[in-house]
Amino acid sequence: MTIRQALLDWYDANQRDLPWRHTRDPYAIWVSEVMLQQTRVETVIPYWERFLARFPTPAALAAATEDEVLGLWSGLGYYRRARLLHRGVREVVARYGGEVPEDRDARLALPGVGKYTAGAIGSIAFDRAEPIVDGNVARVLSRVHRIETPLGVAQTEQRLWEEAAALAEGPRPGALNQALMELGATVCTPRAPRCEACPVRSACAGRDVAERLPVPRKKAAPKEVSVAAVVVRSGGRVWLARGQSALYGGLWSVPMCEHAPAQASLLERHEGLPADEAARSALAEVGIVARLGAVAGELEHVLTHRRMRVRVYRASHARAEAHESLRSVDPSELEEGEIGVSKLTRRILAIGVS
DNA sequence: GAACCGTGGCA
DNA sequence: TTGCCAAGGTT
Repeated sequence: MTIRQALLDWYDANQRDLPWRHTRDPYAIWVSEVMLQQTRVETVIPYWERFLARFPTPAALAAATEDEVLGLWSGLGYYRRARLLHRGVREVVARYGGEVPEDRDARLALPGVGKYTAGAIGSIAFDRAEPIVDGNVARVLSRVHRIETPLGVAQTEQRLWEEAAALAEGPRPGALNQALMELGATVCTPRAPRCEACPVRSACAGRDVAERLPVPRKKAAPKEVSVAAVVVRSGGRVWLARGQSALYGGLWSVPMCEHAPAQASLLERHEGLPADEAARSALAEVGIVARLGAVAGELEHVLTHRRMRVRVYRASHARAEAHESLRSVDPSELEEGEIGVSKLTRRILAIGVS
């Protein structure tokens, strides 16, 4: 029995019942693959179901506004994924009549579609022999072939894609690719792998050292950032501005501005603004005139590359004019998933509105 | 290549 | 508490 056949047999008997495994619609699979980027299966499932119910076809998604798309994506994170998916699907509608292209290069040229996503759509939806290497596949193949060079370096990546390509060749490439990922997710796990339950253990060169493979790449330490946020209330409503930065771009947020951390302002003199000046600056930036009030509280929000300390101010007596990037909302509207806001904004509002 | 982009679960 | 890291892509 070949490794390939052992993986297919194991997958047929052990795969989880996931909602996107009930369709071969390349658009639906595309959506699932984008949502699953760096995100756990259990988190994605309800988002995927809501998204497909609201936008069942490429044409439906293409006709939606970015605000609607981000509203359904709200809370899922990595919001640029949603904007790129939206653009990509619009391109499919405009250039390919709404049919996801079977040609791999055409798929790769779509915004937000890299080697992994292109291969996932190609193999799963079109049953083409295209390889994929995600975190699961990298771990499985690193162990099976006992690859000791670190992830992320060119030599390692090239080897992984070569091995994945060799496996993809043959019958049922979509099932084979999903078998590799499923094995990585449920058996060949990062810690405490269940080698005794592995269908390819007899062929695994790394089974005795599995837990120290793959060798991880070096990671940058999270950057500490201090932020002032202002909850501006008027008449039971709260003012939100549309973010334009890379972080939370396109989402609605309370006015925010980075300020100098407490220690740094002492050590490095006047590097950056004091918190209350940052809060006033945040209001001015979005065109809100208001009276800055007291600090309502503080919170810490941790991202992969940042550790944000947020000081939440209140402000009152607001004078502002709504436009495309400034609006007031009733806090109850935020519970319906209709407005694109981050978890951070929700946490800030929980402190500032009460 | 390295840095950047969110959130949540787990040991 | 802290660090790891999960079906990656872009710049």
